[in-house]
Amino acid sequence: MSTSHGKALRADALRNRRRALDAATALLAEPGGPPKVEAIAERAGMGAGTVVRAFGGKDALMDAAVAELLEPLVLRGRQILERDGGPTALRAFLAELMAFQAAHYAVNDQLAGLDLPATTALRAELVRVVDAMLGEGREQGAIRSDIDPVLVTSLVGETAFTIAKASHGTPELAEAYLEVLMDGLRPRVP
Amino acid sequence: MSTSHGKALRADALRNRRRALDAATALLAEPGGPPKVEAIAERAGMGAGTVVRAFGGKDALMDAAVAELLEPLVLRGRQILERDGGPTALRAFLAELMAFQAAHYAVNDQLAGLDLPATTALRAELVRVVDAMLGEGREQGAIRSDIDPVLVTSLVGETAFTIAKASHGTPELAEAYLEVLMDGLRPRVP
Amino acid sequence: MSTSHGKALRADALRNRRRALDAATALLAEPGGPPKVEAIAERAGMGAGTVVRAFGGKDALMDAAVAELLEPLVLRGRQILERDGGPTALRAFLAELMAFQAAHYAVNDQLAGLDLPATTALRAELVRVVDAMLGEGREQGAIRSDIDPVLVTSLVGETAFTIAKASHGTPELAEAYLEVLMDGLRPRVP
Amino acid sequence: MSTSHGKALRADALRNRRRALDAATALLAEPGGPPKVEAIAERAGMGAGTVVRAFGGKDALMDAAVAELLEPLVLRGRQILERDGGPTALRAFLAELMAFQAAHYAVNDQLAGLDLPATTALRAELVRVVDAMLGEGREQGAIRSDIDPVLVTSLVGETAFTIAKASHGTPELAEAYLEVLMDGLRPRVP
DNA sequence: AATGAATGAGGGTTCATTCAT
DNA sequence: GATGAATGAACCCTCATTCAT
Repeated sequence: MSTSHGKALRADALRNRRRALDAATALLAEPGGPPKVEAIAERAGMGAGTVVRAFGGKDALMDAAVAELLEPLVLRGRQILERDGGPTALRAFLAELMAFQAAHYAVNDQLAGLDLPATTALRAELVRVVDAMLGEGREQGAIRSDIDPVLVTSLVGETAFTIAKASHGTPELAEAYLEVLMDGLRPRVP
Repeated sequence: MSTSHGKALRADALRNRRRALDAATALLAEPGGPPKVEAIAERAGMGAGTVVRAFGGKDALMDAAVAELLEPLVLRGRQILERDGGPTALRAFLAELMAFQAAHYAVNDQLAGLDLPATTALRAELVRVVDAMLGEGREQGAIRSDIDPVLVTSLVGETAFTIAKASHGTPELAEAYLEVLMDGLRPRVP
Repeated sequence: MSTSHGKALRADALRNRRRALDAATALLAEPGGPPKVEAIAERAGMGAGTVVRAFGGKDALMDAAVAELLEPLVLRGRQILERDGGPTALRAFLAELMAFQAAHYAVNDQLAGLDLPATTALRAELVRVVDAMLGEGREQGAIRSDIDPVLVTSLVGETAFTIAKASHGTPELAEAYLEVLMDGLRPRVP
Repeated sequence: MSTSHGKALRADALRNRRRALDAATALLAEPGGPPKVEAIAERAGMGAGTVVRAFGGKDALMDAAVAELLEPLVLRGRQILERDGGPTALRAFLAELMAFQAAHYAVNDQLAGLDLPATTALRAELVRVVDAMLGEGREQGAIRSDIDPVLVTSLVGETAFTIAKASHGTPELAEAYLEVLMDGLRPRVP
């Protein structure tokens, strides 16, 4: 007789969590530094106390919001890797990373110095995906090996978010950067 | 016409400005987010009110501090350009830019979203210097021309500060990044 | 005339009241200040709203909870008075009062400044019981009469709750206090 | 030429500290639970932030306020002990303790569970003074020795504050209590 | 003119109560 | 009727700025 869910009671709670998350990510995409709790609450159409209680503190909310943004990115990275393989995937994925970053105004800068476990974990995942792409590329001779592979991975992975910052709203710049980066990653001709 | 007394006071004021600036730049080089006015004042050995009054607000102080950091960088860029010319200068200068950024903990992030006219002007100066380096490089055929030169300049100039962020404290990473960037900027082999 | 359905609902409501009261008294016996409504609700295995609704506010719940703790104490006092009579009863009863207080962590302190009618009434009852004990004692010449009887009653009654506080967890101290108090209450030898 | 103080600059700061302290102790003497920071600030005629900054947090302010109340009490205790010696001093001092407590509405209860180092230290001082009084009394045979002296000291010292609670505004009750306590502390007649 | 204490708006958080489910 | 999430006022605290000394 009982549904398999047993969660009917939390329907509105989940909806509000969602709305708070959406509001947070939306504000994260705008200039003006870390969004205030009250601003998030207002945009979400709810009280300030609600967003705090729903996540247990502003930091946790931020973590959840960024994690929600990052998760599909990781999945997308794996998809692209499987579909295209190696260096082709790398280029496509980096383009998406940059587009993401461009769409979310300085997400990382705003959260510098905070303790965001989910975000940290997902960024590590991103690094792993990029590492896999670079690994395949090196095996195929498409990615240079004269620089410590670990460094290259770190470089691409760690800077993937910050490099896009400069290409704010100008896709051509991101494209140019990508072009330069990919060429720079090719093996040097002797 | 000016009394020696009035001059003495001016001298004091100037010395205070200087000490406040030194304190601000010193704190800008440390982790912990934007320095508080009181912290700057303490390090400068003066009252908090003096710091604010000397610059007319914290933002103006920050602007002055960053400008002071950037100014020698611009001069240095011009020097290097004259000395080495073109692409050689570019590489050397980018290395210095990164080292500077590494030495001044996330200066840009701390000041994101603020109105800093002097800083903005100096960053434009930096772009012009880089542009000159790239221009010479293109004329010599050492820098690729298949990407809009304006874009490349913007790319290098705008990202010069952010790219170093990821390589914090690991010079090898900065070096690797530089290597990749310079190779990516070379004309494509057909 | 009453439907069994209606009765069933009443039974539920009563059972909820009971569980809420039990939870409240249990938490009143623990350190940590006045228990939060949500803590009471959780321990009672019900929603926070139910707890409030069942009593019409937290204060009323607290009043009911303390009253429930005090009521058996009053009955016990009457029992002891009937059984032992006068001063013997007094000593035995005071010991129980202290034990009660020790078992219910600072009940009074937690509720200072609240409006608790039932509690107030029961405390008056306690005073009356103690008064009766003292009265018998005075008639028997076992309790001093050189101090205004009303004062002595008030003294013993009002302090019965607070004196035990200092002896928290150290029965010897409570015992010592009781010894001193009883001796002090004896008629002075001339 | 310079004054021996060198503190002229802080004249107003000290005055405000004093006013905040006075406001705090005044509110501590009134019913209504722990005073709110804003209430203290308003009564002291200053902003809320000022009282916090002046003491580094509400707890510290409370500690300072209570300590200020307690300090003269300790000194007074030592005076009385020197002047009267032993049990006479005890009675006089306890009377003052009770009067103090009566004048400062439930000071202790309001602060239960807080970390108040200065207060704690001063309370220990009070215990030591009382201990000295009891010790002399026991040597003179004026204070009973059939109860562990440590217990008696603890009893008197620890309860000195709480016992006065019941005598709110009624000196006769405090007097009656004192009478009973002193008699109870006498050696038992065999 | 410098000082550093006072200010006070604004921040995140808590919690008794209310209300949609 | 019970639920527990939403509410929102109230709390303590921070910090750039102001102002009496």
